[in-house]
Amino acid sequence: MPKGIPVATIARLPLYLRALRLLSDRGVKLVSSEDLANSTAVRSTKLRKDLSYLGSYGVRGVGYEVDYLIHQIARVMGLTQDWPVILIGIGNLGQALAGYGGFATRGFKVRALLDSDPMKVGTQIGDQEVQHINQLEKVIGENPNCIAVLAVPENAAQTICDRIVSAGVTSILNFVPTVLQVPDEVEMRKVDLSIELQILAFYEQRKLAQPTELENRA
Amino acid sequence: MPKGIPVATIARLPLYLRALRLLSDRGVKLVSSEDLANSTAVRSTKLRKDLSYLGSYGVRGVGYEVDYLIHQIARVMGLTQDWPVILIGIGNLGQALAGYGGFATRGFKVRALLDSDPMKVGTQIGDQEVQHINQLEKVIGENPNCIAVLAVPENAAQTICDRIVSAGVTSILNFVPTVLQVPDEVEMRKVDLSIELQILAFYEQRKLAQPTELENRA
DNA sequence: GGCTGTGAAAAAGTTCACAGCT
DNA sequence: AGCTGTGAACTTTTTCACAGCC
Repeated sequence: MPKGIPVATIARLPLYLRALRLLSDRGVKLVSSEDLANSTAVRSTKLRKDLSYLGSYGVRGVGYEVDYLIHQIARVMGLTQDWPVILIGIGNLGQALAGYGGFATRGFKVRALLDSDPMKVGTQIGDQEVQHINQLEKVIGENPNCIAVLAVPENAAQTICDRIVSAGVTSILNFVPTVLQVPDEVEMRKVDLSIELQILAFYEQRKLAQPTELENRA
Repeated sequence: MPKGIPVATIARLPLYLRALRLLSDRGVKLVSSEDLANSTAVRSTKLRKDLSYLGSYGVRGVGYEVDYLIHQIARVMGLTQDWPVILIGIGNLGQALAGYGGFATRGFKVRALLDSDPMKVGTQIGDQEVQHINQLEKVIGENPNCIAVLAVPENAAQTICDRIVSAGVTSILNFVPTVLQVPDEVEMRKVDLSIELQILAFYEQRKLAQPTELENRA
């Protein structure tokens, strides 16, 4: 039980959590692995295996109690508290992120918006005012254990990244299409639209190349 | 050689491609797996294994010819032609995507912007005018083998998705934080900010829980 | 000597098959 | 009977170790 939860499982738990909250909002009290799996595009056996790493929270012959399972997943994921989020780079994407519902999800709170452009500093976005990037270290100091979201221009990215890390941040969500160097103890996740498109292009091309055999695994 | 390339490899090839193009732009002609690996945050042995699935394009004792390797990876990924991209949902995120450099990357061409809001229809974003969503089937018909990028509100997502699929699209990049049901032959990739944040929260929490042992694998 | 290419070993992740509760 | 929990089998991915070529 105190054995580490596989990273693949960790990546799927938020998916289950969302589906469970939807069920809970609809007043559903109990769910089977089969039904939950169907709403998360995962096989029921994989779902059960995943949940088994957290403990034995289901009831055989019955299913899982929705609210209890929500609580357990949230606890394991560290979502029983709110995490401060600092958004760096308020360009097109940064502005969209600042207003994006994803951050409003239970568990996260945007604490600061930072940009280097004097024209943007002072602008109000949502309930936050854009601050100058020279406030970076101060803001990070005021928000221990914050998650930094990087949406700055490519050429500034490594410099800003180094400053974030020096200031003590150990979790970064990187939207910059560059591989940024960080020490091992820093967890960095990368979102790269261009890469996702390229992966889709590969599969699209493959479909065109072999138009007949749709499901060969050879 | 005509054996399938592992999906894990496919997901990394675009990363190598970007690094290689940077080298090429700087006039570098030759690169070793060690150096290329360093700029992509991948181990050199993994990089070589990945490249070996494409064929033997390196020279022992020397390294890989940058431009030749670019060509080979682009060919395998299907990036020697331009893929049409259709962007559906021009909210905050959609607007950011429309202007985002990622789409301008060699290999993709935004062919249409669609939204249901009459206020947005007719607006100019970049070199494209926003069209009404009722043009969806027509636009898809005019752009065979296009990639659809979905950034519509959650409640409209499944309906729009069904229409896209009926119209013949088989590659979708989904920014909507919902699991959308699609037939098996449709390739769907999902980008979900909230899930990425939750994964970071897990690791951040774990660091707080065990502050001393930074690298235990137990 | 230096660097690629690749079988073989190890690790991680998924699926199967069924035991175990209710 | 119904549905969870899980060892075991299988598949995929990563890493290792070193042969092969320049």
